Amino acid sequence: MTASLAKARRHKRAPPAEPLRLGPLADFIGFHLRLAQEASFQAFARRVRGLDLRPGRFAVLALIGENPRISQTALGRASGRDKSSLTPALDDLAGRALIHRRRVARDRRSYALSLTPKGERLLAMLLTHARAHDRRLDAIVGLRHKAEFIRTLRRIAMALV
Amino acid sequence: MTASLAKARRHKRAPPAEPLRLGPLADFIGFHLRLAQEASFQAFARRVRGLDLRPGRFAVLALIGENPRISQTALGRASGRDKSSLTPALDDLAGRALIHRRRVARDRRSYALSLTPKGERLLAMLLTHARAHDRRLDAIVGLRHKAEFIRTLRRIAMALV
DNA sequence: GTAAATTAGTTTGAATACAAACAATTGTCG
DNA sequence: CGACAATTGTTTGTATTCAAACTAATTTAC
Repeated sequence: MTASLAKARRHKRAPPAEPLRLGPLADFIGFHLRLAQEASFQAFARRVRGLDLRPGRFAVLALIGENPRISQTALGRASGRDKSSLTPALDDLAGRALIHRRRVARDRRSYALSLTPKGERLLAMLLTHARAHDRRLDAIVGLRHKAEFIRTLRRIAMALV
Repeated sequence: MTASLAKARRHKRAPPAEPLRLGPLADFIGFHLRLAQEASFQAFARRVRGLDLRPGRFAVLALIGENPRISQTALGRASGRDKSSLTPALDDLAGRALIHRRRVARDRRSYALSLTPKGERLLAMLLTHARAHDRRLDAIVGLRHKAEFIRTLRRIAMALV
């Protein structure tokens, strides 16, 4: 750690302040929704980097864990993803023995998804990280407003899909 | 429009009600943030389908319009995207004569981005659609809570990046 | 004044997404 | 029963993203 490095780091603080004009975007809910979601997603991705699972798969795993025997279509709706996006994700999860994919006798088109013990263990680990991440979000949103904030987000998701 | 079709449509109403258990996800801000953003994005995408521009490019165009001579790096930060994502997007916009990309004399590494008259016209059209879309969001969020809601989203984006 | 560090933008690679087209299965209705 | 419609999941194509490695230009440090 030389003096030049220390000096360089000291000057590193300059750029963040950006007096950028947002214009009409400043009042658009959709714009800020996108920025906040992207920031939250990236922060969580950095947190679980190195674990055996990427953040996009976390919600899928958690939803299967909460709803054993769920179908892929229902899972897609619950996680806000197209069913065609789930096919490769579930292939991967099944290939790593994190989930079971059983054919349903009454309707042989669909699968009944459930977690394997290995999947449960990984989910438990991910939940620990997810809780820590969300505590950070709680602090930013404020616990007093959290419930109202989530209700508003849910109204948006329900009304627009 | 046969009787069978009418009947089929009548029965189409069943699936939407989904008593799915969210478990721990129910309390995670990040999860609902993702669902709301995805729903908003898709609704806007459907609205501007057929126009000459996809929704991901709209914010880029609007930010350039508000901040002439902006650099690609600053644009990336403002729009929440990595600079490497902007290269192909700006290539496309420049190729369609919607933006100018001029080299800066004082710093020949960077570009000064600005809209062409054609870009301004397209932006104006997109803004009309964006305002209509956001009025829909306003109705869902409630005008009384809109400002507070946006402030919260901005706090998340600022704190986590 | 030159070497080292930093910055702007591009390239490449891997991951992920939606949408439309498709096969297999089930349901509906005459 | 038998044709048509609807649904489940997969395949294919295109678009988009980030991250890391890279080039070129600039700034900093000595």
